[in-house]
Amino acid sequence: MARTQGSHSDITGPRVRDAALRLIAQHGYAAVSMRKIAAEVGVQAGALYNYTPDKQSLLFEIMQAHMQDLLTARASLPDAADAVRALEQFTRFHIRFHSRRPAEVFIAYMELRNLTPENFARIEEMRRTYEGQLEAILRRGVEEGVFRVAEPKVATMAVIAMLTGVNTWFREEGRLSLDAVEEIYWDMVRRSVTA
Amino acid sequence: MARTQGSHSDITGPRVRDAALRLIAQHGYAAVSMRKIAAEVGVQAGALYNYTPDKQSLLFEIMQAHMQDLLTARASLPDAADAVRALEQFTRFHIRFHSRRPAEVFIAYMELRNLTPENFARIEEMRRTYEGQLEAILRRGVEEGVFRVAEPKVATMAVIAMLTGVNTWFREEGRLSLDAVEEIYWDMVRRSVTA
DNA sequence: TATTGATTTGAACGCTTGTTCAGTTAAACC
DNA sequence: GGTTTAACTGAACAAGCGTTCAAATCAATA
Repeated sequence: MARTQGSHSDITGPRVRDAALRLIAQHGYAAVSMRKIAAEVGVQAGALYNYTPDKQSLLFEIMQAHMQDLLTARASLPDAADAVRALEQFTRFHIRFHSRRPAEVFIAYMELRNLTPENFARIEEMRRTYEGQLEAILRRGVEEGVFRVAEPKVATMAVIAMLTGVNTWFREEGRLSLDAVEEIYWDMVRRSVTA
Repeated sequence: MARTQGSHSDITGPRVRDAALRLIAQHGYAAVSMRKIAAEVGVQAGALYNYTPDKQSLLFEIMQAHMQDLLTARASLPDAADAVRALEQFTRFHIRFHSRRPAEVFIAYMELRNLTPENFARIEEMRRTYEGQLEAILRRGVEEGVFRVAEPKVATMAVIAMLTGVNTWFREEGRLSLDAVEEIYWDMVRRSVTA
C-alpha cells in the first residue's frame, strides 16, 4: 500500500472546495463550470471527480457545512439569564458569524434553487432549526413580559432579514467597525420588540 | 407597407418579456436559455431576436422597468405631514408594492451580478435613489426629534432589508393577510427608530 | 388578386457543458 | 530498485449554448 500519507488528495481536496466556494459566490452556481473550478485549483476537470461525485454535491456540501457550522457555533454559546440577554446574544452572534463568512452566506441565500429537491429539504430544515431558536427567544420574552410581539413567527423573519442584510453592505475596511455595527443593530432589534 | 397593424409583434413582444420574467425568476438567468424562453412563447429561438438584441438586454430591461415602476409609484404618493407619517407611508408602500411583484423583486435581488458593469451601474443608481428617500425620512425624523437614529445610512439598510424580507415568506393564501403583515411591520419599524 | 414586407422558421456557426475512462505519472512502501 | 497504487491527464461523449441569416410564411395593402 503505497502513499497512504502525503497523498496529494489531502491538499487538493480542500483546494477544490475552496475554489468552488469562491467561484460560486462570485459568479453563481450555474455560471461556474467544472473546468473553471479545476483551472483555479491547477488541475484538469476530470481530477475533480476524485473529490466530489458531481457538481451538485459540491454545492450541497458547501451549504451543508456552512449551516452545520452555524448550528454548532450557536449551540456552543452559554445559556442566557433572561430573554433580553438571549436576544442580545443572538443578535451579536448572528452578525459576527455571518460577517466572517460572506461567501458562504451569499451562496446559502442565492443558490437554494440550484439544489435538488432532496438537498433543498435538508438545508431548509437546518435553516428552520436556526430560526426556531430566535422564535423561542421572542416567545420567552413575551412570557417574561419584556417583549411585545404580536406574531413571533413574523417577528423572527423580520429580525433575521434585518440582521442578515448586514452582509449586503458591510465592508471590513469601511467607516464603521463591526463592533459599532453590532451596537446599532442590537439597539434597533431590542427596540423593535421591547414591550 | 403591409401589416403595419395587427402585426404579431404587438403580441409576441410582451410574451417574450413575460416568459423571460417568469423563467428567470424561477431558474435564474444563467440557467434559462433563449431556446427555453422561445419554447415558452411558442416560437423558435431565432425569432426572439426581433424583440431583443441579446439575452443580456432581456435581463436588463426587466430590472430597469421594475426599478422605474418602483420610483414612479413612489413619486406618485402624496406628501406626508411629518416624519412618522412619511415612514409609515414608506413602509406600507414598500411592502405592498413588492408583494405584488414577487418575480421582479426576486430577479432584482438575485441577478445583479449577471448584469454587465454598465447595466449594473444604472440599476444600482436607481436603487440608491430609492434608498436615499428612506434615509431622508429618517433624517427628517431626527430633526423633528421624533426619531433616534445613530446612523441613518445603517438604519436605512436595516429597515429596507427587514421590509424586503417579507417577500421570502409571505404567501397570498397564507394565514395572515397583507394588511395584517403591514401592521406588524409598521409597528416594528416604528419602534425600531422612535426616540 | 398581386404585391409587399413584417414575422418566423430551421439550419448552421463555433463554443461550452458535466461526466467518463483508458492511460500516464510519480510518490511511498518493501 | 522494483512494486504498488493513488492521483492526474487528455481525449472523448452527447447535449446544449447564444447568435446569425437565407429562405419560407402569411396578413394586410393596393
